[in-house]
Amino acid sequence: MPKIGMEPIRREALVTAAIAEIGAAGSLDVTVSAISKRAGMSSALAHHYFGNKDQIFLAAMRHILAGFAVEVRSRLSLVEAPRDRLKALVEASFAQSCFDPEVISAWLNFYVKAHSSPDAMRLLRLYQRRLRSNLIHALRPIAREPAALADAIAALIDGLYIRAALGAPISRDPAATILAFTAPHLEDDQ
Amino acid sequence: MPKIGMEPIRREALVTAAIAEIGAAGSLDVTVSAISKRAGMSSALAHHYFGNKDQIFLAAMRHILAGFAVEVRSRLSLVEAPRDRLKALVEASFAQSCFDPEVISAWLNFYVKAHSSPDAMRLLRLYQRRLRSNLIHALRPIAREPAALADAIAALIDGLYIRAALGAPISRDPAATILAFTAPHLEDDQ
DNA sequence: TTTTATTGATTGACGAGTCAATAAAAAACC
DNA sequence: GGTTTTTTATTGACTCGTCAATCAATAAAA
Repeated sequence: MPKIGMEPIRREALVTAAIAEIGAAGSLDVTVSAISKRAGMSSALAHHYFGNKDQIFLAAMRHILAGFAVEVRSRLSLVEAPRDRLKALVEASFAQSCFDPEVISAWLNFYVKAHSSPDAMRLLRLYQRRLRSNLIHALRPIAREPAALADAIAALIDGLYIRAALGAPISRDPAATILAFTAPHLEDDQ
Repeated sequence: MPKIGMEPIRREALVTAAIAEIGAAGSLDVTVSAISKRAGMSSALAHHYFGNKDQIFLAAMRHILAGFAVEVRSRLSLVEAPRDRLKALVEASFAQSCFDPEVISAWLNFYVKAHSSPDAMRLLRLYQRRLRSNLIHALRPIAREPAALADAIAALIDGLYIRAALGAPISRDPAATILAFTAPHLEDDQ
């Protein structure tokens, strides 16, 4: 049966299976066997391609981060004005693709994982820096203290993420909430 | 050596040891042995008093929650005016006792734990409801939409908590940050 | 015949929870 | 008061699962 060129397919399958499994378990307490089974292969094969469990987690995290980056870029490319860029950024954080309960749960778990894994921490910092930089860039023309405001918005995003991850009654439209909360701190017209 | 009345002392020691251990590990991946050792007793004794590991975690969570409740009550008791009450609530969330890295880390881990443990979830909801109710009560006289604003503030608190837990460069004074961003949404004078 | 794909079976470690045994305080009994 | 019994405290040793990681074996491309 060995068809060649299976590696990328297997890796992809394992990564999505890992995210699904983490989402279902609500924690990183998932076995390589469970992931592999969901991905339709033996655990030995998973080890063959990834080496160890942590590498699977890292790859899953990268996958989520990459998905988010795509979401952000695609939305940013459509607008120009600072306020629109801000709106795009906030909305991207709660886009369908990122707001999927499974992904949110995985994300939250990665947050915790980052505490004990330097590699995970590096990835997280990457995301944080990118978001912060994007926010500041959008805010610079319309806010008195772009950096401080960006930090607050980022915290707000993270906070709403947690609530979503916890299955709390989510406010109808988190992005709108954030923007409303931010509005008074913006200057200028349009 | 068996001195009587050891149970409460042992429980207390185990709970604080558990928090310390969780903080050090950055995850709930801590062994009962490690906790017991830190608390100065055998793991068998820990099992004797708590039954199983989850009960230790729950007790630790209750301990943290109780500490927070004390902090809140003591601060609230000193003030009267709505704005002061709001300030007290936000500041309590970042009080020394709650802002201790060890405690924050534990808290974050409990957040995740709540995903898979109904008991942990119940405790978390308790905290959330209390905070929300306190915030709304303080905001009602001075905000147009107390509930919505309370949710935003709660999310902001959680978000800043995460950053603290991740060891991110914490803004000098998170409470002040939150209050500054809340101010424009308040009405009335004093 | 070398490389890639694939897995069942196995190893080895670790860790939660149990148990039987020890010891000292306290309570009950004479 | 002294002896027996019960309760509380405590642990080392052990059981039993689980699971990450390895390996040897099979098979089909190249």
